[in-house]
Amino acid sequence: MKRHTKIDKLPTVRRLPGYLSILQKLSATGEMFVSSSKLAEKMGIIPILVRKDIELIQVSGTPRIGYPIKLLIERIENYLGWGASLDAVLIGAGQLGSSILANRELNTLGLRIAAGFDNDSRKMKTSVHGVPIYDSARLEELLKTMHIGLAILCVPAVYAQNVTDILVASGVKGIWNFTSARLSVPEDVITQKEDLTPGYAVLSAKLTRLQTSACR
Amino acid sequence: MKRHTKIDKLPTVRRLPGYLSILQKLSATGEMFVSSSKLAEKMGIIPILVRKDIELIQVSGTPRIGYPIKLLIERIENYLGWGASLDAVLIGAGQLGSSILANRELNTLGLRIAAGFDNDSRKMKTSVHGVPIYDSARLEELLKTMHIGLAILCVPAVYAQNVTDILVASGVKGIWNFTSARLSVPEDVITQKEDLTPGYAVLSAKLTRLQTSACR
DNA sequence: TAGATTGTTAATCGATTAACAATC
DNA sequence: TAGATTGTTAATCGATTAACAATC
Repeated sequence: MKRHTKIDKLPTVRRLPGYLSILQKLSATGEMFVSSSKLAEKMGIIPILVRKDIELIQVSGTPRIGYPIKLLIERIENYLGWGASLDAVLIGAGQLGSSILANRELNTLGLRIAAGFDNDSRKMKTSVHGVPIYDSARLEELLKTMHIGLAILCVPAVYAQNVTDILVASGVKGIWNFTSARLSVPEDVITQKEDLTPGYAVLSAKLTRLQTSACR
Repeated sequence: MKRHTKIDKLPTVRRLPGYLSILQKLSATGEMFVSSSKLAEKMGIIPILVRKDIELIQVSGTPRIGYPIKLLIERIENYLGWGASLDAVLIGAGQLGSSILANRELNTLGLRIAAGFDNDSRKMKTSVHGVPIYDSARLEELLKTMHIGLAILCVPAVYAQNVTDILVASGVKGIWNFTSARLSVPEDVITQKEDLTPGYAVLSAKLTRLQTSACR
């Protein structure tokens, strides 16, 4: 009875956007086919890993020729549900929220932010990067009129759970969490947490090791 | 002769900031010891994984009592080189750059941004979140006067390699790359790339699976 | 045909999980 | 002493890598 929203090839799925962006560029230059070794080189990985990844999206290639670019693009977009664009709302139009509104790359990946919400009166009724910003107090009311698949959460951590509860009650099934709060949600709601600290930790650890090893 | 800056317990290192933040909160409430099961619960993982992670930072605990919080904090900070704070510069004070300047969390983790650079004349000579912003043209000149361990790269992707070359020539050994460009650097320079698209792909894939599985 | 590239099957590697003895 | 928790050793699991046959 447990609803399993575990994805079973997580590392592969995480690489899909990288492939997609390379493929779109190749396609724009008129290329029709690409080999696993060429994709591998541009991704900074090895060819066999590319072939394994392509297995997931069920595209077959031709020996000596490679894989059909158009089909790879289509299957990746289909796998990720990026064929039709996804309507999203953004909650918290501060510095971080604004930088996401400004991010063109996410747009090209099928993300369309229909509205923003903020409780700073200076931001309300204005439009940031073409997206209208409404009063957070109207969140529940306006969500009812929109068909929203995803909420992007950029509020201060202390409000995160509170806003999440409203989103969940309004039927939002996906929450992209940019706050430091861990959210509790029903099992049929999917959350994805973004956090800079793991990457910063890896960078710091490497830098520390580099310095000490250079000292000998 | 190869200089290896590979970190061998990457998943563990990525979890260290999570532990650190929990431990600092516990320490602030006056707690002296914590068990692996308590840490595990707050991290959303299982206790044995916590004990394995603690192995890396070489803290030993006491049966029935747990691990000494102060020592855990000290060893994590030491492992990551976060004891002394790290001087950084930020290149590109646009929306994204400003949101990093505004991020208090990174400050508490030992990151101190000494200066920002931008070539938008409106931003120069002003101060964003207490950090002075200089003309990008003065990057090379000013880097010579500073002792910089890390550069945070938030410029448009097309300028990324160009700026990187300047940074490398100025002796910067760590680059935190928020652009979509893949950077080429000498082997003694460490880069860490941040990218929202893998997380977005995972979220999208799960949402797509959820919807289709709910339809039956 | 020759040779490059795919695709399959097996091996390796590392991370997570399990089992349980040691310890306070 | 009893029982909770650590720490060690082994098992499992999944991702990556290797080897090589199949194919165009």
